[in-house]
Amino acid sequence: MKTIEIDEELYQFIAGQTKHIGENASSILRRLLKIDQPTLAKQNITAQKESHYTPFNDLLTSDTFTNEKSIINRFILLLSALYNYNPALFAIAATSLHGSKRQYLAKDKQLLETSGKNTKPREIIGTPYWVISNTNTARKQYIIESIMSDMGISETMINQVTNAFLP
Amino acid sequence: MKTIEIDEELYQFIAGQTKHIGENASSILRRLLKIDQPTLAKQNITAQKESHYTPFNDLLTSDTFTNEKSIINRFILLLSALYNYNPALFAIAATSLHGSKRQYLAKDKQLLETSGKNTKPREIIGTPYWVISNTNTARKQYIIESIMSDMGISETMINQVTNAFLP
DNA sequence: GACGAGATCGCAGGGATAGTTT
DNA sequence: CCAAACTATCCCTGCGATCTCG
Repeated sequence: MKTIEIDEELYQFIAGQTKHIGENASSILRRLLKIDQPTLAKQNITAQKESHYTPFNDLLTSDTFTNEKSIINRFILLLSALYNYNPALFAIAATSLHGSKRQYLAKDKQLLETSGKNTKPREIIGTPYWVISNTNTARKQYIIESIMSDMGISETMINQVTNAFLP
Repeated sequence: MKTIEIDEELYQFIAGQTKHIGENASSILRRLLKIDQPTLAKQNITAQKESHYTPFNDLLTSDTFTNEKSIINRFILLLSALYNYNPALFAIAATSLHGSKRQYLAKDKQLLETSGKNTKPREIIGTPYWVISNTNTARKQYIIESIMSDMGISETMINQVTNAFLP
């Protein structure tokens, strides 16, 4: 048996999940965590049935996106979707992303301009953010992946987006 | 804080879900159970009570640090935190640290440059100090450990920092 | 600062490793 | 002479932004 410390509120929550008198913490937690830890196979089925990444699925299958042949526009559309999916997480990921000299994303167009010699900032529509655009496709892809990963988005979803993004 | 008992296996499972060094059980469980984290205010109060190394814990769990993939930047961030934790102690540790020829830290960039042939001094942002950067990872780690040790920082904390620092 | 997108290529920085000193 | 400690050369990668092409 191991002992762990948890805060009062969480303790109350766990205690409230007791199924029968005298059920121990391990038993409760195992039950609760099982629900959240389905097998890989199950996860995929669930993902297909009802993903909690609905905004991306919607975007990826939308005509606006699929009909959009330019990398840049798909790039902006994706960033916009990411922001709207979770602005707070996006903000964190965005501010911590940079190259050796250039800042890749910021709310301030000027900041991007002054962080390099010819960064060509572009507004991310539907968003207070701007992105650098003077990069090759590989770097645009890296930016997307990096943001998604920092936002804690699943590997599977990232791959899906990557596939849809590339030509 | 409440204490609960769980079996070994479950403990290992939970420990394995750690997202960043020093994350506590409550935080991990809340993430897994999809419960909201307690408010920042609450967390800080607890943190202050629990550890007098708050600045390091803060840094190590900050997004700026955890999202930073380059060794050099993590190195600088740590030194900056160490200085701000206690400038006086840092000063003592810094001036007494050196190799056989090179001075590792100084307030004066030039001093570092002239103490070796290609030391590549880097400014420690938020600090009047500079560090040598032309070293391998092992030496950077040694510099961090050495400074912390000289500053009288606990073994446990040093280990925690080391873990967070290395790739 | 006004054509825009992005591939290509050159340069800089990071740090492993070969080499030197103690 | 060997080992350990330390240095800094130099290779390699990652990044920037010029330049080409639509």
